[in-house]
Amino acid sequence: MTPEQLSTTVRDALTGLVADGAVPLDAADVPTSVTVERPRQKGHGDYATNIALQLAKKAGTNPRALATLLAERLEQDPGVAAVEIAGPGFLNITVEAGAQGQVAAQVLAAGASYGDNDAFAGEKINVEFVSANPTGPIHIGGVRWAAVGDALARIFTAAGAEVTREYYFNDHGGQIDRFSGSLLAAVRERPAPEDGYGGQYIHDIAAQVVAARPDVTTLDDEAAQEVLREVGVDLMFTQIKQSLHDFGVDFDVYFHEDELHRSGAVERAVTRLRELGNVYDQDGAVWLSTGKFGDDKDRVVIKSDGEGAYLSGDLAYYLDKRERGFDRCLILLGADHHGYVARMMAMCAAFGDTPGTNLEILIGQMVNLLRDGQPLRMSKRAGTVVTIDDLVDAIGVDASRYALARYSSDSNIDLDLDLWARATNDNPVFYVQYAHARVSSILRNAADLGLGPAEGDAFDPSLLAHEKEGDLLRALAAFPGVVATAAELREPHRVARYLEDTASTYHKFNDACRVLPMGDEEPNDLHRARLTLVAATRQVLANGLGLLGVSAPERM
RNA sequence: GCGCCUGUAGCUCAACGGAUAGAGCAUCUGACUACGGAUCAGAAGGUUUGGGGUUCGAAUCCCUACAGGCGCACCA
Repeated sequence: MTPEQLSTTVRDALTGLVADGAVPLDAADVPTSVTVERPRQKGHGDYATNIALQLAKKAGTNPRALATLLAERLEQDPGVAAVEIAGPGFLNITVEAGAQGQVAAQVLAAGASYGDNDAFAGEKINVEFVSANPTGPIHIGGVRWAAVGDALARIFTAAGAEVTREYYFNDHGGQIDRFSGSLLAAVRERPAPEDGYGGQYIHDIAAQVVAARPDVTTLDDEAAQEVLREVGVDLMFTQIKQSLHDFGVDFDVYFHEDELHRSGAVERAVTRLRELGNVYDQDGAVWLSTGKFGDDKDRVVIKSDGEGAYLSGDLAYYLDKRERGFDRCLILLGADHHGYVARMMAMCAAFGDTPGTNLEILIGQMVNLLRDGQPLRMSKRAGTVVTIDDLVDAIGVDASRYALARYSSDSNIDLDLDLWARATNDNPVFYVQYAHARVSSILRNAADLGLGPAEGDAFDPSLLAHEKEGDLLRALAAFPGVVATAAELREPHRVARYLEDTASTYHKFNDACRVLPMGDEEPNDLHRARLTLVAATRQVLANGLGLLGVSAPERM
């Protein structure tokens, strides 16, 4: 019995009461899904629902009276052991051990797909994230979105959506000139331009271009810079993709801004908006009427020099995504870009779309790194930026991804590099991975004894009646709901917190319940039932870590 | 000045309007001749930044003050 199944049971009981006329409610007043949660407090049953509190007023009765009626119905259900009415009208439900134990078998039957749900079934979702400029390596800010965005994409997939991961290369405009100008300076052994990019990577890229195209040293500045631009940007792309790949993140689409300008997509998008009456000419420039869609003011789309403003690429890009059939376009941006949200939403509305549905922008706050308790000061000019590769070198891919995905994106985070590099249990990723390794070890030992999880009729779920077994079963049963909630709220950190909680619940079980036979003891059905529970735990931990893109090691 | 995010235990952070606000670390006290002690049991630690409001019920929603982060281009 999972919380979802119990929720349905409660709803059916409620519907029954309404149908019998025992409660003066319309069938329409019965919520489509009844909230069932795990109470914080021991003694409040296995699950609790506040449905009586929510509906009492509408039903013209008091919560406890409604709860009493519901309790009588619910107790008829074979999976329900007891129902108690508590406090102002909570229903505290205790589930039969057999019904609860069945969860372990459900987990094993579902395997790697346990946790999958249909919260976003049939939806086509485009998730754009990182999208760092190809003028340098991905720095720490971008890495957060690599971890969070990829986890979110995995979570949406588990929730039934068809997901496309997308990276938008801003390879158009002045920054590319500054980038190639910086490369040129490096080749000519001149100091970096005032508005250019510094750092060792500029020299590395420049040297690589020279190796591939020795003629740049003999060409004049203008021609040399053109070669450096073309080859240098390409090398930068390759390096960024490689870093992301090493981080475990591979995009389905790498979209080039430059392509939008060259293909005429920008003109098409502007024409479309003009037809919709949302574009006008003024002072030699072309403006989008973002002001009437909630933005502070109108924005320039085509500059008076005829060049497209940055927004023009976004117009065309958004239109392109919609034309590719994405009903939901999500973009993850850092807080340093949140000023851009209003005009993007206005742009969406200007196309006649629905902001918040067709276009959704998730803003994440900044990341600070600490070493020895001191913040790492970063400067792009000085080239003392912490890159994705630096982070991986310092604490590894698993710790990086986990650390960046474990906090709410709304919070600024301070990552202590010393802590995340540590192999102790104050490091949450090790705590969770350790639980998985420990579980794997028991399953290995069982296999050595010729034992495996009980399956089919050989599995007696009612044997899993110990308090700690119940706790663990309820934790496993909660997983699909956690995944669905993480998808609905776009909050991957819920998966990490869930894993920590489940790992802890497992360790407590492990401490209280012996799984394998001791000494010459004959294996019995309880041993086998517990092995089923342990195997199910391994599966859930592995599935959850998988959603975060973190490995689930069998040994550490 | 305006806008967005944040403010919860000594520290790092949880808690889709629900019951006595939870974890980990740090502190203190216990448990290793059996499945991985990278673990577990227990203690202590809080006016959820302050002040109003909304309701059966507020850390959560609204208003306000304060504090911190980030933004407010015909740059990208």
